[in-house]
Amino acid sequence: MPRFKPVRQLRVSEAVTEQLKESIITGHFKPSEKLPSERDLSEQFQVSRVAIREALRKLENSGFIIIRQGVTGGAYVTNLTSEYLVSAFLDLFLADKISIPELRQVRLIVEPEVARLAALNITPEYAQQLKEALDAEELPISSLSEDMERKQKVHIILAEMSGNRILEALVRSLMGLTRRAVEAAEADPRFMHPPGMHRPIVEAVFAGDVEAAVTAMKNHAIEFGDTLIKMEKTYREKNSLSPLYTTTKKKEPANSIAQ
Amino acid sequence: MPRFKPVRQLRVSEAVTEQLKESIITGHFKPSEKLPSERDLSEQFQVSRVAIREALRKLENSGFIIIRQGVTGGAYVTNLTSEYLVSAFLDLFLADKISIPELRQVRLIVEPEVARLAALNITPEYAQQLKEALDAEELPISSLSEDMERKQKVHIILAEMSGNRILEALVRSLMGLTRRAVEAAEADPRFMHPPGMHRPIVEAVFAGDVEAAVTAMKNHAIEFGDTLIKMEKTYREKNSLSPLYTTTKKKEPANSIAQ
DNA sequence: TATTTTAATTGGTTTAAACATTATACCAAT
DNA sequence: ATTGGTATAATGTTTAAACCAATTAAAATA
Repeated sequence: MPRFKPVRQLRVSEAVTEQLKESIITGHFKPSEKLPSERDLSEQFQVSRVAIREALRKLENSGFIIIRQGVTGGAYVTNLTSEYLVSAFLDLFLADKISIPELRQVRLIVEPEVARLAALNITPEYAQQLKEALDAEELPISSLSEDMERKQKVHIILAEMSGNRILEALVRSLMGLTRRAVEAAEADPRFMHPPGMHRPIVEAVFAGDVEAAVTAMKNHAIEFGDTLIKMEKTYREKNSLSPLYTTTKKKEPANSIAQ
Repeated sequence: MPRFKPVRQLRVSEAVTEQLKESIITGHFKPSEKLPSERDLSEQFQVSRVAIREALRKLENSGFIIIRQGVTGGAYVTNLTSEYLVSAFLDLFLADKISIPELRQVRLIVEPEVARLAALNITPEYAQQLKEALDAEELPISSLSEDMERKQKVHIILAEMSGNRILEALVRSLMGLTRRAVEAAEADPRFMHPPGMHRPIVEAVFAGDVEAAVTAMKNHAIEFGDTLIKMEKTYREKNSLSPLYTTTKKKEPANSIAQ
């Protein structure tokens, strides 16, 4: 007995989205190129302009295009980044579907392996970037979020050095989650993450010492992860029954590893 | 000199999205509950119905609501899942921003740790689920995609067993990517992944033998990852200069680990 | 009672018009 | 030569109204 699937008629705008997305993916429109105007597309597809707008909006929301207004306005094809992946992770966090202890655990799994790969891939250019990132951690800041960003730069560079774009996207997401968590707890990154915590990692990576890089990153993930958990606890105590976002009980990972 | 940020006026629909999203996240509207109708929201927000539709569309596209038509229709709040995270990963793959060798490498990093956690969390219920999933791999199929789904079930259960929802979301994404890659290559999962490949993993997990579970999963990730790479190579040769999606050269990870 | 038809509600789509934003061109003032 | 102001045109943004499509519950009919 074959299984029949539910049938759903696509919305007009969805059919338009599919075609436009296909033309982008197959390279007919390349990054930086501009799609035809709404009015043109409306004629070409023989649908209303509203349907075109919905289609373009969906492509915008998933990162394939950016839309600008004005005389040179229109929908421009992007070089797709992991930005929207980060957003998807953030939404899960906001909806209380993932928690800080889970975040800590995943960082502890992933980031030491990233450091391993980075140590294998050290180049003068990357070394320079890491050095600059370390130095930037010490600079005066104009905002807490800027401090936070600076303190995540080393992680991002290491992820780029891993040469694996999935890992890079994942690390960016983990950094975004971390940033969001710290903001939500109204914590001060200057105290939670003093400058220099990354130095042992970076030195091991500079030396191409793979195992030292793994160990240093593991230690950092444990230490800073513990700080994040304490931060959340403090926030809860200060705000009575209020967790970071909702009244749902946060999920605690079943086990801790590598301690 | 303080840094000034670019100023961008929110679209009307974006402001509406924010408010609606906030009311969902804070629990004012709970999963399964229905938001007011478009016409009602249009009045409450004092904006046009088109703006409301755009706002609702964005919430739909990120998974917070589903929209139905009809007398009991409207926008219903969902229990957010990682489905849209999977889509975000898939888009990166479609846009040629991540590749099969990268996928292989990440699976090799992540899945053995998932198996480790699963082995620590074995329960009779999970054992039953794993047993059923193993048996289901042997059943006759009605489509290749069904076969593919069945063969990923063990991975999904192990991810659930890990007790870490980020890992679960990540494994679902990796499975989605794998599935998509196999489809794109028009390969037959029955030959690439014979039934029973998961047996050593499951047995180790049943026995609560953590290290054996890690090793078995690592071996599986290497073996099947190699199969995926061969699959892609075969597809390329058969389709001349055509990679899976575009003419852009696929990125090869810089290093392999744990071999 | 079971089935069919009708009515109502909600979203989906179209059309048209007006408004807002933006880049460019041109001109005036310094 | 540089800066500021204005006009124009192109594109997106927003609104309103009308109509269509899908769905379900209620009413009517067999």
